[in-house]
Amino acid sequence: MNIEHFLSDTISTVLNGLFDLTSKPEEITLQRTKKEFEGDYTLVTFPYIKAAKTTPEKTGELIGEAILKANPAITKFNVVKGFLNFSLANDFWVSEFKNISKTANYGVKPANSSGKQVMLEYSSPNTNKPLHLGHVRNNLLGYSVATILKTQGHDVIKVNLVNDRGIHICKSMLAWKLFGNNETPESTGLKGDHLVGKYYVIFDKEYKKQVQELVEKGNTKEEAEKQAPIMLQTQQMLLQWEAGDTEIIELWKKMNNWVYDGFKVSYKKLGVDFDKMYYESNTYLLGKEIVQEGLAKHVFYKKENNSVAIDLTNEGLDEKVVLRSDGTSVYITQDLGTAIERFKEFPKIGQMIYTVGNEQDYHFKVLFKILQKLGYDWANECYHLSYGMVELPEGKMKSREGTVVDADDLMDGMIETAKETTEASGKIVEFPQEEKDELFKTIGMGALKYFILKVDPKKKMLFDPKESIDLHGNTGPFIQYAHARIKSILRDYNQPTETISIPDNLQLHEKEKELIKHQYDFPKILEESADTYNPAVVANYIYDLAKLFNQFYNECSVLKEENSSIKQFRIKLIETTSNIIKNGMLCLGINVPERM
RNA sequence: GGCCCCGUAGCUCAGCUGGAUAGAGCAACAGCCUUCUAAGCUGUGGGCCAUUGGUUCGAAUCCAAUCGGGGUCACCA
Repeated sequence: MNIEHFLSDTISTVLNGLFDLTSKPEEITLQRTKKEFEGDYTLVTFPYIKAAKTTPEKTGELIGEAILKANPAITKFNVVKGFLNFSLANDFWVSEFKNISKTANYGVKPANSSGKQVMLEYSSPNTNKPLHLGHVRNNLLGYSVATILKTQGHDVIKVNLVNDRGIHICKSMLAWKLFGNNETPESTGLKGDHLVGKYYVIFDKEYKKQVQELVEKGNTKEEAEKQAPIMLQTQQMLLQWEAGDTEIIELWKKMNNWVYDGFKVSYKKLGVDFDKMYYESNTYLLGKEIVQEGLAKHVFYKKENNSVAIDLTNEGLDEKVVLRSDGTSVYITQDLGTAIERFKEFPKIGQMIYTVGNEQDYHFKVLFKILQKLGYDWANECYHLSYGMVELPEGKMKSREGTVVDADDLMDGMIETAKETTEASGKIVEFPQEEKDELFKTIGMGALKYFILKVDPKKKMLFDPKESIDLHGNTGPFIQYAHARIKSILRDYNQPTETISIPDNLQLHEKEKELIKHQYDFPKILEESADTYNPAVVANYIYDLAKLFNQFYNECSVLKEENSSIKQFRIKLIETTSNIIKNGMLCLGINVPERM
């Protein structure tokens, strides 16, 4: 039973009867009464004063009286200016709570129950450098949205499209060949992705040096950038790669494998995973037939120089080239091909989500528009999950200039901070070493993940590496701590909670009522979060719940309570609280420890 | 310059399908551990919600303009 529907039905009937209106229940907007006022739900009566032909106060009184008679669940009301606050019977909330507490996995729908299949692409790393903070946001966001969509009963296929070929990969390869002295992850003790990243930086240094030399010899900067020998060699290498040159391919495979070994470790630490991997080396030629198809359909046209393009000026976009004059593909060509390929491979997908930074907003607008024009009706189900950059106090991160926050360093640093703080608290001395290590990881990663996911994805966010992420206040560990506390109480309670039966006529404490009301919102929060692809909705909700619990904890002692039915009720109440906290945190990919 | 996104406490962020006195955390200050975990709780100070106009009974929220910040406008990816 949904309380809001129940109420708006009554209200709409009452309104229509009183003022000769034809309002429908779904048009009634009810809101939770603000904490400072008495009541559970509030109806704003301003919209009805015209029909009532009287003052807002009087209108409120009229509606209030009528509602009191019409719905026995409503016990009293009060009017403040144009706000009609009414209270629901105490046992109404108690019975709602009973439903919440006995619904297994409250708010989470059974797996695959919606029948909708969603493909979600995220991560999409390049194999020429290790992951950095920007990737971390991408990975956490993608994984979290996938999990939240699963709570709505969707069948989610998580995919990763690895950018494993191209000029930037050749840069690392060439630099290693020239200056690498046969270094390997084994010989250096470096993580594979870091080793390859090292040579990407070396390439850039050497390149800049060569450009500088050419400029000093009298070339313009532009000429120098084109003529630098190391750049020419790189381009040559890319051609050899495309021609399938055995030696180059072997080098490419060897170095990519180092990177994959490294990524594997980072992904595991991040707690993300994929159902299917795509590699651009396999997909980069896709899409050329589509261009021919589009030409035949007159969606595309050939330009004088033989390149193929589409005119999107009528859509407020520009002309976009989809095939170069030499017949090779551009970025969007393979994106077209890949999308079509995926829908062929998984005919049941009802939605395709791309988790990609907002610097590509325009690209995806164009991509979806072209798919639409080509007549693929699923183009309307494609969605660009766009997120803002992570900025440092000095501004944007740049891989080549070394102004990046490395993902592995960041994670290790967080775990180390968690370790120091946890050990300093002295609460875990008797924990077995294994549990300690696990706990440091859980807390450190929880702090990092929550820090990133609590902010609205579409907004850019600021990260200051000099100030380590907080462990107090609105943070992951705060929520984890609330959960651990509840678990601790439940352990001390020492009796099975399944058998607890709660009397209907229980008199609720103010904080208990707040907790129930907040719990009641959880399914709606999950839905909203899924609809908007915004994990921050869940994050901020869970924080509020944990905060409420802490206040409750401070005001009402649970185990010391004399009255046994109140005591049992409270046990049950905090148990559901911990379940919701756990479910919510899992949506964010954050684990919650049993004790800390 | 065209288009897109953002501007809320000193800092990091909520609130944005219009509603009551704009909320948290951090930082500062003052309290609370003989009581189920003080990673906690309570209190104080801190705001022309970028600016101006419009719509409305009512605007942080919607619309327009302006100013600031970012992104993007490749036969790069």
